[in-house]
Amino acid sequence: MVINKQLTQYLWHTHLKLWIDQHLHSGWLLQSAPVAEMDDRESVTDTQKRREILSRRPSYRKILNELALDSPAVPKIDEEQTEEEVPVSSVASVSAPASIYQTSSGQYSGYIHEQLASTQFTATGDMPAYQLRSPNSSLAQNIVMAASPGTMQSPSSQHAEEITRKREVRLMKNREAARECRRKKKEYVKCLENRVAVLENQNKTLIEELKALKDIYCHKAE
DNA sequence: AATTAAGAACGTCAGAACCT
DNA sequence: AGGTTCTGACGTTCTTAATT
Repeated sequence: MVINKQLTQYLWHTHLKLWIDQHLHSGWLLQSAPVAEMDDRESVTDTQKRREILSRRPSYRKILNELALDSPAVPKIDEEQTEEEVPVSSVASVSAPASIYQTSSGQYSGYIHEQLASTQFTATGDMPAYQLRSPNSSLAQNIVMAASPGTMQSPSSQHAEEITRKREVRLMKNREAARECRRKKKEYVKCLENRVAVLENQNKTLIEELKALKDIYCHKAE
């Protein structure tokens, strides 16, 4: 089982490297590098140009799914993956970050829940009420619509209400999507870090091997 | 204890990527 | 082609560790 896990990790890292190499040649990894060097004087057009460059970047979902296609051992991104299930290098020690919702003291931070609580919409007058239940519940479960059925409304106010409701749903979906996107990004970065750790370890081993062979060769030559 | 700076996580917007 | 999803950018809020 341990060997199988290591093999899986190795395949994962190998495919990741192949993908990185491929995209390094195609350009976007290098092109996105100057972004960090921006300063405050940057104009709007610069921002637009930067967006154009960055937009060539494929999604994390696509990257990881492409890898999964090449190697069935690599989990597809659609399959829910917990923090613990993310492949961690067995050779190098890469510290796994604490859970997002956990503080360093080990206590769950109230920050997230307070924010979610503040997102609740109370039913005022004719307005429908939307309520967020829990951070992990599905969207359908998140939305509790409590429109007051008995009230008579003009078509224009109904229309305005519909627009507002659609906007709230869209914002809620996007909020969830952003959260998920950040999670995937963290996962992706972790994979890259693991890859670095594995390569560093391989490099170290090869250097030692070379040194040993040199020693043998020198002794024979004497 | 109060202040501050750095870092993490968030929500929203805009636009690219993807799907049907 | 139009609708949906994903993600970079931006600004805000919160946490934490260091400093006063």
